[in-house]
Amino acid sequence: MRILLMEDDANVMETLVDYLALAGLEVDCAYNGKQALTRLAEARFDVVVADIMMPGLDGITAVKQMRKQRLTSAPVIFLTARDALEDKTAAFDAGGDDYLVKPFALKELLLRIRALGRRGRLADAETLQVGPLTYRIESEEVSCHADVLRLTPLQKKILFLLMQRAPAVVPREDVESALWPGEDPPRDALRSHVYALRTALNKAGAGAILQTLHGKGYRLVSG
Amino acid sequence: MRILLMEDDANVMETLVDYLALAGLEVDCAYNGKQALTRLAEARFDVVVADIMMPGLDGITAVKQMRKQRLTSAPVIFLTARDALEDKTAAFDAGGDDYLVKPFALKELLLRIRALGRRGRLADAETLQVGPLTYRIESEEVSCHADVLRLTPLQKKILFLLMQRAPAVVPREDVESALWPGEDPPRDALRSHVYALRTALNKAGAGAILQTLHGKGYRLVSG
DNA sequence: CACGGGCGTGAAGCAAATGTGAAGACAACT
DNA sequence: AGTTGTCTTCACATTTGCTTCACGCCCGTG
Repeated sequence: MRILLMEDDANVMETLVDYLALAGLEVDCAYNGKQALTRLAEARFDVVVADIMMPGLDGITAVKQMRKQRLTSAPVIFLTARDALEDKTAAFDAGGDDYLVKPFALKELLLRIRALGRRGRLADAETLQVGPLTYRIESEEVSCHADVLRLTPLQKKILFLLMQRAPAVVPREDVESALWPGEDPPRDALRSHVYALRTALNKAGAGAILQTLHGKGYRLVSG
Repeated sequence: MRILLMEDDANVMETLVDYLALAGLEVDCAYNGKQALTRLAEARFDVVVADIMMPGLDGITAVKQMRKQRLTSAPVIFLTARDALEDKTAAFDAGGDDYLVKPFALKELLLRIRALGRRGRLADAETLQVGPLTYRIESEEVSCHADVLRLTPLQKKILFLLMQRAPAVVPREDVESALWPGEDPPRDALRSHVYALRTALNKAGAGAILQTLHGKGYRLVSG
């Protein structure tokens, strides 16, 4: 199970990482909200653990942004030093799924991570399915009907994004910021990649599944 | 949102039911584990709240049974008087999703119920319905009867506004300020777009559903 | 009833977004 | 050095969708 930790305090971070890693979780670190958003755009996580008080982009704002940009649908556990009910309200409003007040038992964090991670995987399986397409997340393999498609890394990433959010329209800006996090996206690159991806899908017999919505973005349609 | 409460103490039960019902939740009661399993077999619930200490079939055992028999995949929140970590472990092992130690703030229970319920309903596709028209908000797809309509972005936006407020009359100024926020609306553009939209709706067999009220605005009529 | 403004209708023009394909840049590997 | 795979850029064609305009009808008001 893959966890993203947002925590500015290096000591706390080390404690958490050690404990969770020992428990067999794959842990990734972000020392502020901005880093977290970048990591989320790059990789997939099962659970996000976010400290609320952080310099720069705080935990609540970061999670709100994360939900807005739909970087992930993974459940979020907030950590904070304050036990005020208003804080909890804000946390849940931001799209949080759980809330832990410091100091807490490390084991309790682990229990809650496992509970949420378990739930998350009931919903989104290890494989994404849209129409004739299957994306095996672990092996990063894409197949259409039965044939395995041969795609470049960027093409896979684009397809992954679209499949995750199908049949919703994914704005071009979202795709760009996922492919080139923190940078200016190359001028016409995305167009070419989508073109190549569409050609590949067509050749594999997936038909006109990848649609463009003029001025809006892209999407996959199942039927 | 439908909640199932398992709680043996009648006083506590009453407090919980009152508070949650006041918050707009539909609440159903079970005074022991056996009753709960019966209710679960009869109806669908979004969240289950279970007291651990109950005579007869206790909360943990009941939830284990519930999962085993696959009566529901709804998330479970456990309530207990003991803050022991072993209890929490047992609760999460049984397939629980959250854990609250008595005494707790009623509002906190509400927050956690809402957070878990929300997660379950992420999948639901939100749609608007007016007469034969269906607007799928996620995919931005509009269909009439069964056919998907091919509309331009502006046409969709107009239709969305009208469907949201149907069957009310939407003033032309409202539509314009929604389409061109902060700008002077183009002279005759809206007329043309409404015309095109109406033509499209007609061709799709929706009939004269889009009405103009001279000098007032537009509206959709369902019949 | 006449008159003016709002509205329906359809065509045409235009700017921006996208499709398309080839060629260059660059790094990793042989 | 050559090969291969991948990403990026560029130029051109095409499509899309928004706006404008002209004309005539209909509605409400005087």
